[in-house]
Amino acid sequence: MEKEKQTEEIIFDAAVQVFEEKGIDGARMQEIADRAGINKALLHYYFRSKEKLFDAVFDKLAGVMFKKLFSCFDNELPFEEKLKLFYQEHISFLQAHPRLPSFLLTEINKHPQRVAAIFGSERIMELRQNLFEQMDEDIENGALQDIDKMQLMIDIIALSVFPFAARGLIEIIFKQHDIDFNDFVEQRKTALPIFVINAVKEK
Amino acid sequence: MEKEKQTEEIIFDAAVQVFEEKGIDGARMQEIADRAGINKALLHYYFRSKEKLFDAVFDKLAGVMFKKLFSCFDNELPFEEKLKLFYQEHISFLQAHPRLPSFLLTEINKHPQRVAAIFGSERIMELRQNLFEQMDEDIENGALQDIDKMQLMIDIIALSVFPFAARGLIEIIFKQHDIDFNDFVEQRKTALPIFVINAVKEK
DNA sequence: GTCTATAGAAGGATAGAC
DNA sequence: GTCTATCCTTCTATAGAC
Repeated sequence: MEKEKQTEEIIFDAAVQVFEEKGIDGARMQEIADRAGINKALLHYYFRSKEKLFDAVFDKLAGVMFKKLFSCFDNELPFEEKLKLFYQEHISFLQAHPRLPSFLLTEINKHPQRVAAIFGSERIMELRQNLFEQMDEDIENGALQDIDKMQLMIDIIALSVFPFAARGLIEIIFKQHDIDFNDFVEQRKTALPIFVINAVKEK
Repeated sequence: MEKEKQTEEIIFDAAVQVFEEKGIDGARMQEIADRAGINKALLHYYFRSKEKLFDAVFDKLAGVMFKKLFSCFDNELPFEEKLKLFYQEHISFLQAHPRLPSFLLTEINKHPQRVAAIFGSERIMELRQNLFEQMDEDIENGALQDIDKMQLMIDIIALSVFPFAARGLIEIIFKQHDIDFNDFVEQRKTALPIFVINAVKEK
């Protein structure tokens, strides 16, 4: 029914908020119900248990995050341009979903098999392979030093994701220096591609 | 008494393990008691409540982490040497305390005031100021580009800490590529200083 | 200081009316 | 499909014996 779909979505969205903020252990079904404007019984009617509701939320968010991560790299631009586009798009994405990194990094241990499934999916495997092949080309044509591709991939992602994963901490430090978090990450959209390119381009 | 001190330490160490692994919400007093080889009542005898026990653990671990972080930079070496020493020492520290980053990043939101106190402490303020002054010198004497010092500080830390914060996720990906996490971070001790220096040194 | 036993509260889940 | 009322388990915390 129309009504059914709507309620389910409202509940799901409320659950996303609460789980992102509190994690599965800290989240309360009562709070999710309150935020959705319904009662606890209805949560169970739609999702059966807290565990299953969490699973649904986790799968959705993990899928969104990882697809975005790799698709930002999915183009035929030369390495330097690819990097510029990546940080632009990826940091914009993180600005729109600032709690996603710490949520996923915290809860991922409870779902190793689910995450493995995502990374083993056709689409993600393909994107990752594309990325690595393009790096190989860039190494061959001399745009890139002959460095460890996995190390570089982690370096690149660390630089965009870490500030969001550590946001709570960073904001405390920034307050003491009168720095605004949003300004800070906004700057990184253009600063990081330069940083990384200097680090790895062939001299 | 001798006995008293000993028991308190045993409980504390057990609490460190369980809180690091499960977080405050996921941790159970029963599990801490079991791991300490005593019963629940004794936990409350020594620490009064779960909350207070957690506070003690959190303060200790946060102190250890942040003091180590800044003290690794506390020397008069030129920038390049400082970086080499930092990554060597800091990654070794993280290898010895692999769960620390994700524990702190997750729980930090529940203790903003406590964390602010640590970062406002004399010792930490002093270490941080030293670090920034040394960066200024390196910029003046031309060893370093004239870049944003806060940005650079976050870049440097992101590169060492992120792999540990994201360890659960990274190990899943590495399994698909037959890469060993420990080998991976070991390599970073020497690779990261080069990476960062290339990124920021004056041409 | 350490234990057993239990109180008391919280939270996930379900029954049953509408 | 949605609500109220309530069950039942789990967990923190304490009382009281040794």
